[in-house]
Amino acid sequence: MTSDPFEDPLDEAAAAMAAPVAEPRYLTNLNESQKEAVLAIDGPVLVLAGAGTGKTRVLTTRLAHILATRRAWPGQIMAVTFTNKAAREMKERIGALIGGVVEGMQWLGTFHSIAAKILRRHAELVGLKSNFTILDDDDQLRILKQIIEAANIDEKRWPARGLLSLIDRWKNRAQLPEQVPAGESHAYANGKGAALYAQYQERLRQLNATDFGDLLLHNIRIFKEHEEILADYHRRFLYILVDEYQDTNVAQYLWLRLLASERRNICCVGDDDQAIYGWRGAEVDNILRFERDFPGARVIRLELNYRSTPHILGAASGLIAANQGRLGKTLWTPLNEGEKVQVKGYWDGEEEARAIGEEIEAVQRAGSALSDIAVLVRASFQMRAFEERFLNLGLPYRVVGGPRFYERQEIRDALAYFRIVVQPDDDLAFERIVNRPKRGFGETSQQALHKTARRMGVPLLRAARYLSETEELPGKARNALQTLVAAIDRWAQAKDGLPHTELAGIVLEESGYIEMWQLDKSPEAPGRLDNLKELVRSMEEFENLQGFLEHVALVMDMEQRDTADRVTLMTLHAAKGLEFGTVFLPGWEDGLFPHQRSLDENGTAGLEEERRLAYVGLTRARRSARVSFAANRRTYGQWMSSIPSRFIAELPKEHIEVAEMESHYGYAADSHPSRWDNAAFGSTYSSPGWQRARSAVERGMVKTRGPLIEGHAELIATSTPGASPFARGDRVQHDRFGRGRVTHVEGNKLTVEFDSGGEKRVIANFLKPA
DNA sequence: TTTTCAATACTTGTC
DNA sequence: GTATTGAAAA
Repeated sequence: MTSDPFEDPLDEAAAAMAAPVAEPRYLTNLNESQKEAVLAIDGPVLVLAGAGTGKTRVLTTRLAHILATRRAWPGQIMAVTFTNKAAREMKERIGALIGGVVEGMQWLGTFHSIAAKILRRHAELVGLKSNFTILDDDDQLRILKQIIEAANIDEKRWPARGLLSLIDRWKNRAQLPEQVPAGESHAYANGKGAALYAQYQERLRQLNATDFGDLLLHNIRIFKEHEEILADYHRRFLYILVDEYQDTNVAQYLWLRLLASERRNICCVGDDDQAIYGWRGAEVDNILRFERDFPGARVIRLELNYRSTPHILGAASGLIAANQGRLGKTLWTPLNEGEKVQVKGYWDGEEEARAIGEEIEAVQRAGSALSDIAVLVRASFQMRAFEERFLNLGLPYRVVGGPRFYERQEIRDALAYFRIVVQPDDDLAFERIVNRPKRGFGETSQQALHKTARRMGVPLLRAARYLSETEELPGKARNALQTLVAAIDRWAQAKDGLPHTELAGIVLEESGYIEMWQLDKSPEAPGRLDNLKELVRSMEEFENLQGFLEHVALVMDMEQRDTADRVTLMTLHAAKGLEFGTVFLPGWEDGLFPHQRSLDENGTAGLEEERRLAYVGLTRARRSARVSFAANRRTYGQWMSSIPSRFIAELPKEHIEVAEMESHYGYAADSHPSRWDNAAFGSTYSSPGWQRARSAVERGMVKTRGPLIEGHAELIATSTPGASPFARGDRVQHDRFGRGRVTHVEGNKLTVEFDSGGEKRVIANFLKPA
């Protein structure tokens, strides 16, 4: 390999730099293993970086070190991250390290942005033009719907969403249509899955488009089929760095392996204990097999944690130890003992939110900044209770996550307008805007337009131009089309003569799109107008429309730093990589966390991923972690009683402090927390809470998740979830369909044969006895 | 074309 | 309980 320092002319300088007496300043702040990870420049290296062990610091210092020792120019290093945020941060931190802006780090970015850059250079090799569009999932869905409809498949029974997620999964695993296992193809429309996938791919090619998965897959194909191109990248990339390696999927792994195969100067940083994206296609296996794939790889463990107190670390380590198949790390910290992890039980979700609100105020009074406090939930619906509470208390908070700017309807519409101006062949964009705002160009007319386009074999805009000049359409539709086509032509012509922000404004104005929202009296309309303004404003940073559109496709975030002092409310997933002085971890109840669905769908693997999520949550805390659970929770309008999460039982006793509640509903330390009995919940069955729960169960208002209350099974039996009050043969009355007879009962779903003719599946709630 | 209503879903969510 | 979605009714 080329790692011999004397073969590369650049390394002469490196040798000179490596010799100096004093080590460079950027190394002095590192501990031994960090230093080792920074200095092990040549050959494959896997850095197992436990939570809070300075992973990003190692990564950035390593990069700075390569640059400072002149082993490579900025353009010869590839540094891959998963998110734009991570890429941005890395750029900033390197800049801070070596001083000044990082010029020329053109290969520092997300997997997808780097792959897109490579693909643009060689697009023609996979049948695309270099100006291909990158579709968002809205576009993907629309294409799939068309394909499904054309294939005469009932979209009711086989939703396009389902196919999309299958295709996504296949692409994550780098499976082309012909490689899809027959069994999986069967997961959609009786085995048509793979065929539809093939059609979808063909359609993408026609549209000169890719989806995110394709960016990687096309790269892989090009590398495999064109040795000389791959060799060129081998020559270019002297060093490869990968962040969050435990999150890579198969496609990303293959891509990396191809690029690293020659020089083998690849350094992957990750933590198998923080792999929480299995559901998104990540393969923890990639990190577990690193040494097999790169024989002779150095594995460096970062185990010195600077973030959390020993109790927090002890609790987290004890918890994660329950997982099988770990690479294994022993985190330790030089910090002082600190407080134990607090565990508290509450009566219900509201009480939990109320108490946490108060605790936050107390923590604040004790001198903590609100911005150093976070509430981390498993599922976003849990946020509501906290928002309500915080609003009530006047406690400033911010929610991280939620709908992304570029995913909002009005933004997508506006972008479609811009796309059609820049790219007249963009059928998806045209389709999206042709009748938005309403131009009286309805479904029927659009069908006709599509048919014409297909018949003529031209893009929609072309077909529209043709139809606007002939008599084939009714006058109204024709006029609408005429106006629109003329407008698009006008904008396209003005494109080069005007600053693009101005053009954007004109397009939105003249198309009537702005007006559409101005006339809209729904409460969200003003916000949408603001978003549009913000969109146009954000375009200023770009040179032209094309540049902006590329940015939007690949950089789907618009984060503005928030300097206000507020509590952070977010999901556990969103919290990865962050840290806070005080962290609240509410909702640790079996079924919610670990989430039932995760257990149902992925069994032990699902449970272990949930456990890693719990581990991530705990390790976000520097000084104080506070776990809580509620005995009752309203889910989907239905009260559910629940038991404390099994994860609570897995926390080592010596690191936790179980708080007694002032009311009777506290949680007793020495009972196993999986039972709802005297010991676990206050004094007696006669406590007001128990009475409440009991009567609720009897009234059928409460559904329990299982036989939680031993010896009280009969209580539960009377409230079998989803039971139907009707039996086969019963006469029933439906508001809409009239009278009929029940022919089939399936839980609360009934099949009814109506007197008016026809069988329908109806939910029992919509029926009355007749 | 617009409004209304039945039906459904409902974990996490980058690019 | 509630948000969203799609089809039927107006």
